[in-house]
Amino acid sequence: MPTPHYGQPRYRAIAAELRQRIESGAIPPGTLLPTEGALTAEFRASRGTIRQAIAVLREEGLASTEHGRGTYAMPHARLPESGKPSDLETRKREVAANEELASLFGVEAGETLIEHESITRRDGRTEIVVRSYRIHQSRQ
Amino acid sequence: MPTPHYGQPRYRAIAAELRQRIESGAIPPGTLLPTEGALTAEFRASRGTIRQAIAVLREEGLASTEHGRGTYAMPHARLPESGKPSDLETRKREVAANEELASLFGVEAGETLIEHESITRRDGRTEIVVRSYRIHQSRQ
DNA sequence: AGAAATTTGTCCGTATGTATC
DNA sequence: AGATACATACGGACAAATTTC
Repeated sequence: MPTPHYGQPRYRAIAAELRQRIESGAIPPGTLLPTEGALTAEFRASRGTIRQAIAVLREEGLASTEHGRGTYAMPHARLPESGKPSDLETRKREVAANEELASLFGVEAGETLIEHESITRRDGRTEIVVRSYRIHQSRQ
Repeated sequence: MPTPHYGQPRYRAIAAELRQRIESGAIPPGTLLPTEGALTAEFRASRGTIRQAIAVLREEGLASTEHGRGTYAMPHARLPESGKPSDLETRKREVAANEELASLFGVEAGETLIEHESITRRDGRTEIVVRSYRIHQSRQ
């Protein structure tokens, strides 16, 4: 097969498709992407090209790969969402920093942190729980 | 040639050598690195491996590549640059489920969970800590 | 505990496209 | 236009980590 990459190269097109699946919630944070072999079959691309596409997502922070295990979708900055994936539940609350978190943020233990939690359920079972922590006030 | 990468993989060893040349001044900032072809000959490695090595340097900010031109050595500012490069640190560990998590997953408290943690730092400060939890056993 | 299967990591060689000199 | 240099893509082989049986 020749190698015509007019406009967008193949690996970027594939990366765009996978990015869309992650950001749309089709592949929830914490779950595994299809294997390189599966993607090779689906997109009819070589493994090298698939790996290049996944590398793009890794650099964007949208995916994380583990040797022998697979590639996980990572929690992404969620924009204001009105329509939700039916099996995703989120909430926000304030928590007091324990020693470990306080040390990470460089604050006193007991300081208030903002916790965001998202719970993904599949077939009625809890599949993944994601929690993020930020400093309360922060200037950003 | 087979593919024995005991200890350090080939591309990382090559990256280390090139990094040393840049930081030592052997390849001054602003000048071009040897071409991929030349490096292929020098290190007796395939072009793909050479490109992998250069990619490492690019991610470190030590090199910058231009299509059709070559790869430039960049001034190595080792000091914390303001802003952009947010640093991401990740780890995985096994934790015992507390009451709350156990209840979410429908297991006994004390059950083993897999925790993924990623810490984003910007300007030397911890910006956000994300933790995901899932059951230890088999996957979806 | 150990073997087999699965999945990602590394490396090679080759061919062709695209940008720069 | 021609030469040079990086970009993209394919296919194959073996290594290493993880999971499954």
